[in-house]
Amino acid sequence: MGLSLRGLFLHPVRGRFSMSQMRVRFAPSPTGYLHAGGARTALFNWLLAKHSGGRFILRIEDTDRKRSTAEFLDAILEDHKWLGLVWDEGPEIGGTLGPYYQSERADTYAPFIQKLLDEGSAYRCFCSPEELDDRRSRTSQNGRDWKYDRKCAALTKEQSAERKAEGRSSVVRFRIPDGKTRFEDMVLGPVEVDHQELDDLVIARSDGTPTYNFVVVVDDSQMRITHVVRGSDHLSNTPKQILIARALGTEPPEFGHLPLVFGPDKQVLSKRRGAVAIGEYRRRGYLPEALVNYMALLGWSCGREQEFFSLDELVAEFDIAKVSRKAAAFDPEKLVWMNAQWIKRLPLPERTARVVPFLAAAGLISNTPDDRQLAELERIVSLIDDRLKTLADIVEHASFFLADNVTFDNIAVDKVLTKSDSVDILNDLCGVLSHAPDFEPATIEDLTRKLAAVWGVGVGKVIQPARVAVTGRTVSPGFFETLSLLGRDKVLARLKFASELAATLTTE
RNA sequence: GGCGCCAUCGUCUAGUGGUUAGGACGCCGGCCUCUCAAGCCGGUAACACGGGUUCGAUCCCCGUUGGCGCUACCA
Repeated sequence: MGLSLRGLFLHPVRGRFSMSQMRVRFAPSPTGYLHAGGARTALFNWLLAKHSGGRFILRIEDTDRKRSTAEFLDAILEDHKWLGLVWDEGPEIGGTLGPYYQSERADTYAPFIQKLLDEGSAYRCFCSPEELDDRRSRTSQNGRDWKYDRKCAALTKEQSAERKAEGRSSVVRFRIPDGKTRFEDMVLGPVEVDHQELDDLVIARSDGTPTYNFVVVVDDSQMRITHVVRGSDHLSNTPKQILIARALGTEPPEFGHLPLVFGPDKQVLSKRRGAVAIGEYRRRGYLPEALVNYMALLGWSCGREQEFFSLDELVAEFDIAKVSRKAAAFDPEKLVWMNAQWIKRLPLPERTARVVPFLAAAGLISNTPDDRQLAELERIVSLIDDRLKTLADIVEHASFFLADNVTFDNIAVDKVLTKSDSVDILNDLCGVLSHAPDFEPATIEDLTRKLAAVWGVGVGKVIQPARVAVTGRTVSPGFFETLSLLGRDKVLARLKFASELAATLTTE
C-alpha cells in the first residue's frame, strides 16, 4: 500500500520555464558491455546536464532478468567512473528519487495502468498472440504494414470484466487518440507524427508486467527527468511516450535524438555485432581523456577548429543544438592518433604512473614499484618519449630495459646480425666501450662515431647491429641514450652475447 | 511494403545565396636523422543526381537515388 501511494505520485507540472535545474538521465540495461555508441550517449547526457549545472542520473534498466547480469552491471558502472562520467544519483550512491534499479520499481506501475484503464485511456485486449499472427498475415501479403485492428477497443467495461472473470488472459493496450503529436527535438528540430501511424501499443503484458514504453514514462516522471537524450532509434517511441505521459497527467520531458554511431564497416555499433567494449579500450591502453575527446567529436563540433578538449572544456562548450543530425562512423585510426596525442601531453610522472599497470601485467615490474624503481622507470619512459600510441605499447618499448635477457626479434636478427662484418663490429664496439672513461651518452656517441670512422662507414653501420644486440630490435629510442641508461655491464654482456650469436649465423 | 531520419574529401567535420569550399585522421612525397616515432613543409581527395527559385546556388524548395532507423506481450 505504501508503495502504491508513493507510486501514484507523479509530477503533473514540470514547469519548463521554472528555475529548477535540469535533470538528465542515462538508462543502460546490463545486458551487455558499454560500447562507444552507448558511451557517447552517456557522455552527451552528462555534458548536457553539467553544462547547465544540472544533475546526471544513472538508472539501470534491468527488468530483463534473463539477459541482465551483475558482471555487465559492474562493467558499466566502472566504465562510467573511468570515463569521468560521475553520476549524481543512481547505483551505489542512491538519491532521493530512487530506487534507481528498475527491477526494484516493479510495484510502482500497476496503479498507473489501472488509472489509464479506469479513465478509458487504455483497455484490455483478449486477442491471443496466435489470433494476432493470423490476422496480421491475412491483412497484408508480407504482414509488415499491420497495425492492431482495435478489435478489443470497442469492448465495454462490462464485457471486458466478464471475459476477465472467465479467466481469459489479456494484455492492456494504450488507446492512441486521434490527431497529431508534435515536439521540438533538441537535435532534430520540430518533429510531427500523425497518430494514424501509431497503433495501440501493449503497456502491460498478460502476466501483468508493464512494457518499456510505459515504464520509461513513469520512471522519468517520478525521477523528475527534464531532458531525455537517446539514440535516434528511439525516435518512433517518443510520440507514444508523450501521449502516455499526457494521459497520466504529467508533462513529458524535452527530447533529443542522437544520430547513431556506425563502425568502420558502416554498420550500426551494437552489442550483438560485437562492438568494442569500453573496458576493452582501457585494457588496450587507451586514455579515458582520449576516448572522451574522440567520442565528443563524433557528431558534435564547437564550430571552431579546436580538436582537443578536456572534459572540463567540453562541459563549458557543449551545446546539444550543435550536434549533427548525420550518423557518424567510428574511426579507430583517428582514435589511436588522438590517444597518442593525449599520451604526449601527459606530464612525465603521470605518464609513468599510467604505464605501470601494463608493465606489471607483463610481469616486467611489480604492481607497486618503490621510489627507486619508479625513478628508473621514469627515465625509461622519458627516453621512449612520444613513441607510445597506447599505454600498452610500453611493453614492447621497455621490455629490453627491464628484462634480464634480450628477446630477439627474428626478423631483426636475420636482417642485421647475419651480415658478414657484424661479428667484428660488435667485438670492436664492445672493446671500445669497455674502456670508456664514463658511460654518458656523449662519450658513447664519440666512441661510436670514431669506430665508424675507423671502419670507414657511416655510424648507422655500427649502430644497427649494436642496436639489435642490445635491444633485440631494429627500432629503439636514441642509441647512445639507450646504452647509457642500460649501463655498461648489461651493454657489454649483450654485445658479447650477440657477437657469439652472430658468429654462428654468419656463413662466410 | 509503410512511416521516419539523413546526405560536403575514404573517415570525422567547418562553412556561405557570390569562398582558390577550410581543418583533422589516413595516404603519398620531402626535411630532420643512428633506427622508429614525434615534429615541420608540401601533396592527394568532397558539395550524390535531376528539376525548380534566383542575376547567381554546395547553401532555399521539390523530386530521385542511396544509407540508416522503427515497424514485438525486447529494451
